[in-house]
Amino acid sequence: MPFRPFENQNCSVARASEIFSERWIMLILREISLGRQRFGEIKRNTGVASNILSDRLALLVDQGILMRVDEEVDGQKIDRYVLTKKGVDAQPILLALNEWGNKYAAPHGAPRELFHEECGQRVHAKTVCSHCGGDLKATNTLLVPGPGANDHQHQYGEIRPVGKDGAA
Amino acid sequence: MPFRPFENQNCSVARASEIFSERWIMLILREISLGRQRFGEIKRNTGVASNILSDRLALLVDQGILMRVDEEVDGQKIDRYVLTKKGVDAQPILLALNEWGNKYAAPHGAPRELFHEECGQRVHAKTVCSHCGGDLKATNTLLVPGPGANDHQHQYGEIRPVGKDGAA
DNA sequence: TCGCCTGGTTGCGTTTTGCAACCGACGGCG
DNA sequence: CGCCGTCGGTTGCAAAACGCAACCAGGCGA
Repeated sequence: MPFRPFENQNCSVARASEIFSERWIMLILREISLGRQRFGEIKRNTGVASNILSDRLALLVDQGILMRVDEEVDGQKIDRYVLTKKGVDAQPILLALNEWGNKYAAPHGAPRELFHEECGQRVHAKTVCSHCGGDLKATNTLLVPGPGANDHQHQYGEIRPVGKDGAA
Repeated sequence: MPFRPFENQNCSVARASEIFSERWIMLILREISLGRQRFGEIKRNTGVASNILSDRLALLVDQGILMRVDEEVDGQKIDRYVLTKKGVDAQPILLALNEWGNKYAAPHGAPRELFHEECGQRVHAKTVCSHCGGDLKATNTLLVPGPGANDHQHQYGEIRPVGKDGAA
């Protein structure tokens, strides 16, 4: 299992990237999120090689993101991989990738769109403030040292994410 | 530039993953988002090797996610890499990774938290419906074929992302 | 018993990675 | 001028990861 940590980085993006920034992981999670949860299905739909798929599923189970469920259906032994809560909580990452891809990498239109049952409409996923519900933009958002910050991060202090012009 | 496409996949997650699911890309974007925009800074803060960094920056510029800006500061020639709009629009991915990492991979507390100036509070990034503002959850959301769907996707029809129990 | 499907494992050649060393352009200093 | 440091890389090479193809075991139906 090639779980390669980013050493010496006290950073949640790095921690999450150790898992999610691997070539096949998000495609595997996409399949499972879409209900295609069996080894063969995932293999067919993603095109990943069996050895790699085997390896990645083991990694995701090991990390508590998936659970393996062995079932008996019509006398057939079936293995399914389902999301745990930790896996479900990764869906914002999937949605963010999907939104970006629909916007910038789908010249012939979105392959898949989000449909919100409460609205009854095709919608977009938006990233907002959990407190006031306002849009989170680079211009109104800071990253501040949290309870787990190290000395260097405390010293560096508040950081304003920067936008297009590189200045604010 | 090792940009390895996922062939035969009409999927925005796949398209986005071709770029963002690479070991160093998100860390590089993190640095640039945080205002550390020079080659040496990024190298120091991420620990990436020069050849890889050089390669990835070229890829990101090539993809229109970064712009290279050559400046003269105090008679010093300085190269900075700044986000384009396409790059700024990738910030939800970064925020989603940060949220997940803070929740599941920060046993000693969040290294960095989000501060929303309009609230004056430490907040979380939440993924919501662009139309009604309601939470987007696996249980109230469908993925439906969009204008760019292929025959197979049209045939497959609506898909309900599944949650923890794998059933709904 | 002979396939066939499922869910993998094994071998092996190719590609990518990461470390380290080197490099040219530029500036400052003596 | 000669030396040193910084910036932004390039080059070489060994090790690791990848991907294809072949194989395999267990269960089922015919």
